[in-house]
Amino acid sequence: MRKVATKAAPRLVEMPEEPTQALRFSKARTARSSALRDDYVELIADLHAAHGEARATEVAKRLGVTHPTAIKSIARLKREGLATSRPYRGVFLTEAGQALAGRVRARHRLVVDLLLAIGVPPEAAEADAEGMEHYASQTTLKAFARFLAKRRDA
Amino acid sequence: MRKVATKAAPRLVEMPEEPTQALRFSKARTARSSALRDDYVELIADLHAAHGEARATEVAKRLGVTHPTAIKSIARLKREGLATSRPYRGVFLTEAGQALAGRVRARHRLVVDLLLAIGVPPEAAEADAEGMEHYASQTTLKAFARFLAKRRDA
DNA sequence: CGCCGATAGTAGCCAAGGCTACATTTTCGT
DNA sequence: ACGAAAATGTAGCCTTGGCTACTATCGGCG
Repeated sequence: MRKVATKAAPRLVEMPEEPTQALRFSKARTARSSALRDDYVELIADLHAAHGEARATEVAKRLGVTHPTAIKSIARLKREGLATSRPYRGVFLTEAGQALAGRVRARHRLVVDLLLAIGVPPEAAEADAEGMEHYASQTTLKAFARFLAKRRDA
Repeated sequence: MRKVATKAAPRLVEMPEEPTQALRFSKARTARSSALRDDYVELIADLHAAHGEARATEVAKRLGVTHPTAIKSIARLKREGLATSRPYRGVFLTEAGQALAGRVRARHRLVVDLLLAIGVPPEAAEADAEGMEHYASQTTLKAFARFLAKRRDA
């Protein structure tokens, strides 16, 4: 199934070695923590593109959380230098925030396109990509792009 | 200001409607909370298969967390009726736990196989699947299976 | 056959990300 | 132009999933 252990008699099933496995899980945990940040940044960028501004309450509604929750998360973005906000005047992305938003959006599109190419129905593709995109490594994204390019040629 | 018009004229970009989008994000959040549970259950099952037992400390090592963290999470599994444990004697899955483990393992394999079929290198496929699998809906998994079946025929 | 190291479990702290309840600004309709 | 409703922001609490530090048990060996 996976990889042969260097040592010691596995009884029934092969398992990855501990360090490898632990690393995978930690990576997944880290991704989990940046996922929210990515979602906020992407959404704020989208709202600016669509409406010319991004209000905390609108962000909250879109994310399906209460507005205090959104405000707290936006405060974290500000701490991290990704956004600024003026009270009662909306939220704005910094340079860094916009750059991140661009990357996130490209990744999202790529994952959705791949799912569609595989034959996932559009509604499910959009919904599932929302979660999956945060875990796709550069390597995987490149493979996705290659696959889609090949598809397009054919 | 926020409502441009009841329905009309997005300025630059189209966005999904609020309820749809909020639903997607909530679903992603829910998936996030079951992800950990799935990881534990799957790992405990694997350890039983490989070594005939699953000790809390071993689980901790594999997941890359400290053992108190693992014990706390295992306590949650017990609360949810997925596992039992006898002090100093290891952790055991209940019927429900084993059923869940089976489903999780099948899903994991399916996602990995799909990534491999797309051309993702094995190491990345394993690692990324660890995160992505938790967000693939039934619909998407079915599409994956169809895609792989078609592949195999050709 | 008892002691001590390794393994298991407990207590208590922290940050993140939810929520509700309350306070403050803005904006809009007379 | 002013007062009330809607929008925004703040405070404080809860749960989860981490951690470290401490306690308790087990089991092997001298």
